[in-house]
Amino acid sequence: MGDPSARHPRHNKAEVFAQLRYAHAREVTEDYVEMIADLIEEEGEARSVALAERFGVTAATVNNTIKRLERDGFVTSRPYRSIFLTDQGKELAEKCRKRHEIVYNFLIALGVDPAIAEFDAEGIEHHVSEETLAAFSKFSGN
Amino acid sequence: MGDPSARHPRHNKAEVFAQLRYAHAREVTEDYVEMIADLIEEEGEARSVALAERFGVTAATVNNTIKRLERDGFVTSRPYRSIFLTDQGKELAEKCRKRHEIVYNFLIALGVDPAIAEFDAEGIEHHVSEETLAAFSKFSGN
DNA sequence: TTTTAAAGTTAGTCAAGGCTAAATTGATTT
DNA sequence: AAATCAATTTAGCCTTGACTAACTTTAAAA
Ligand SMILES: [Mn+2]
Ligand SMILES: [Mn+2]
Ligand SMILES: [Mn+2]
Ligand SMILES: [Mn+2]
Repeated sequence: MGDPSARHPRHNKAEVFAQLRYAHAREVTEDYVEMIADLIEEEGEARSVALAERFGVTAATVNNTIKRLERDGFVTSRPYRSIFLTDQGKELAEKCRKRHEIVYNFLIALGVDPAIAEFDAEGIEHHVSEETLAAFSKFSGN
Repeated sequence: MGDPSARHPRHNKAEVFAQLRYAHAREVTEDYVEMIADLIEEEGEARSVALAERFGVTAATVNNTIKRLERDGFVTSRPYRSIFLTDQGKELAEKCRKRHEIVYNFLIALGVDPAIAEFDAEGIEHHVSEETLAAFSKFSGN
């Protein structure tokens, strides 16, 4: 009866899911650098107590995450002092800030309620490709 | 100098992130029940070897996940046999299938390339509220 | 019917990202 | 200067979701 791929389509979904797993691994990193940049701008410095409050997690969790971000080159920190973004961290934060804004504005332009848009944008932002982001941007009239 | 919340806005982002963490905890479950339903429809049964191939993970990983889904009441399975959805699993699969389709069609309607839309929809689907989904649906003309 | 190959299971390991409880440090009051 | 309080760190625990390697079962071929 010939090639099985003739009977059943190839279904190379595996690559889609591999990319999805990669996106998930980056989500926390992206939200942290973005939040650290916000805190530095709004309050002059990023303290872990503020990160814990805004993310709704414990101080211990923030500590772990900051260590990982430091290991990965996104932040620097010294014990009992505030947290700083590296150049790499600043770059990622800026990229994420713009992307977040585009996604949020797009949802608003679509007619979604601002409170709902705030929730959904926080998740969607990590899963939009450059192409989709451009389409969002175009739709909301830049 | 008065109430600090007068100087700095309240920033109750914590709830947004709590919901985001919840969405993440459900993602694998949602993708599995959806894929199991697809396999049953396309191939008559859902075998773990097919799940492993489509998700691009090992057989051991599928086994772990199926045990969790069983524990949570979404599937039933017996050793060395294929996997079945419970009523609860079927219900979730159907909801996810529809949602996935709406997200995908919406991206296509927006002008996103089908291959890119396939990638992005796989991630975005887990982060769209009912309200946003309705807006997507309306935009693509149901 | 025996042998072999494919599918599935089990055991053990790891990292991420959460938690609590306890210890430590730094900053503010007294 | 000492005491206190808030912030931070550390230690230990848990679940999810990934892996490899080894084993068992089932199905297919010889
Ligand atoms: Mn996600
Ligand atoms: Mn986010
Ligand atoms: Mn998905
Ligand atoms: Mn899906």
